[in-house]
Amino acid sequence: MARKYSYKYPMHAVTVDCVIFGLDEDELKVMLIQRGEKTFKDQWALPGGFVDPKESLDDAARRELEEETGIHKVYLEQLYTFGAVDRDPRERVVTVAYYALVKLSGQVIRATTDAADAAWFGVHDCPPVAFDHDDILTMAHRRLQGKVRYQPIGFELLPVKFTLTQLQRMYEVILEKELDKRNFRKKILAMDLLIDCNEIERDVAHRAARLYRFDEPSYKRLAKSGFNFEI
Amino acid sequence: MARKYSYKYPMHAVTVDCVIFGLDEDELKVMLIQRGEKTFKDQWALPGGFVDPKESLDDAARRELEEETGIHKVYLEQLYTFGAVDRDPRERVVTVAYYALVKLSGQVIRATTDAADAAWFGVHDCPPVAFDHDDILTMAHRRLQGKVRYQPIGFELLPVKFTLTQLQRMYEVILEKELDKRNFRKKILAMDLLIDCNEIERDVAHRAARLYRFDEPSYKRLAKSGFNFEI
DNA sequence: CCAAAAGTGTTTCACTTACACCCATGA
DNA sequence: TCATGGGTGTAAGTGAAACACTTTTGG
Repeated sequence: MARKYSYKYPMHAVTVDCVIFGLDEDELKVMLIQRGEKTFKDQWALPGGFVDPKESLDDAARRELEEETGIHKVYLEQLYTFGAVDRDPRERVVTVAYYALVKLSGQVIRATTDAADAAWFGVHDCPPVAFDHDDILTMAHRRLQGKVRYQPIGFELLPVKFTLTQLQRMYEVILEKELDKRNFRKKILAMDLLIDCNEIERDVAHRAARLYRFDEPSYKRLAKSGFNFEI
Repeated sequence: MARKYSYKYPMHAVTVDCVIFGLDEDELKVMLIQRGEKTFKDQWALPGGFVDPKESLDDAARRELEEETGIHKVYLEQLYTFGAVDRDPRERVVTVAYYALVKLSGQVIRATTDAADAAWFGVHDCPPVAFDHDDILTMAHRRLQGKVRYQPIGFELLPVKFTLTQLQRMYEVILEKELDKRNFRKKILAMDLLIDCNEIERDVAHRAARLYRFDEPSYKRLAKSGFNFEI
């Protein structure tokens, strides 16, 4: 590999890697891609790639997400930057990790460009992954579990209109513990953050549930005046 | 500035910057250095510098901290990575920001190498700072306010032995709100995380308070079995 | 003996938890 | 009519918040 230090400063390869979470009924999933490039070829890994000097880190993460999986317009947040010297066997690469929350319903997942394949895996059921991606996955999962309790980001995993049972399931799946139905409903409805759509779900073989949607403007207003969301 | 892309990938300058918090009786302070280098010369800025390809990001942060301020062996945690394209007017520089908590008592602060001067400023009383360091300062302050409530990191700002009043003041200063003395003492003592040193403070013109220290091993044990610290 | 901060309990209120049955719907 | 999940209220317990006076010490 060609190398020449023609810079005033030491220079680094910088990548972004994304942990993409999706909720599949009652399992939390992450998307992995099968690498097409020769290093770690055919191994599963997080989607990601090199940052271009002309784009911000956030832009790079969104671009890679779209390029490698077709996913776009999702909740995306920086997770942590991994900079161990030998985390990439080829050379020193610093990676800025992100995590994304996607609504599984209505996302078309495709494997493109560098990726030979893309697939969803249960968070506790991932194949071995390349580089230090296992550390990234673990940290992302922990961050999600922590953040979901005091920020209403969980809605990003659900369809726009959802039932209270779906909402509760989402929390149960992420937090990995059961919640009491009556207490959950009392609490979430008391927050005044859900709008009753005055619609019911369709095509279910039992009493159809009411549909709600998250009232984001209302949340922002409340948050400003000191309201604390908490599950 | 010389430039030549002799790499397989686009390469980036990567720096680390540190927000150093200290507690000065009843004000939360941050340390800034006056830049000696020509870009933003004489302006105040966060201590920091370029990452060497042969060191991890954490190592780089500790090295810069020591080199520029003489501070070492402190609590240090990665904050966020700032990667806007034009955050450095010279060229694209990605910076990994850290924050540190230091015990003001017993730290010798010096200005060395690249820094012309180093000084403490109240968090709400900082001079204009170079680059996007104001954003970094703001985020660090918010992170500290958030984290101090559910992780016992505040002790890093106090001497090893401290009084309950000092401890309470620390939380009041960071959280910027008053706490009730009796409730605070009840709560913190009930956690069983403080060891009574069986000593009292010296040279005070009033009744001397008992000294305590933080029982870290005990905290780690409790944390493992699901205990949740919370102020 | 005065100034200054240390130290100490109780009551009230709000919130969390535990818990079980009837209802609506489609098959 | 049965199976399936939807939807609802109350009582007990726990933890948070409010609140004021006495004690100790040095000057």
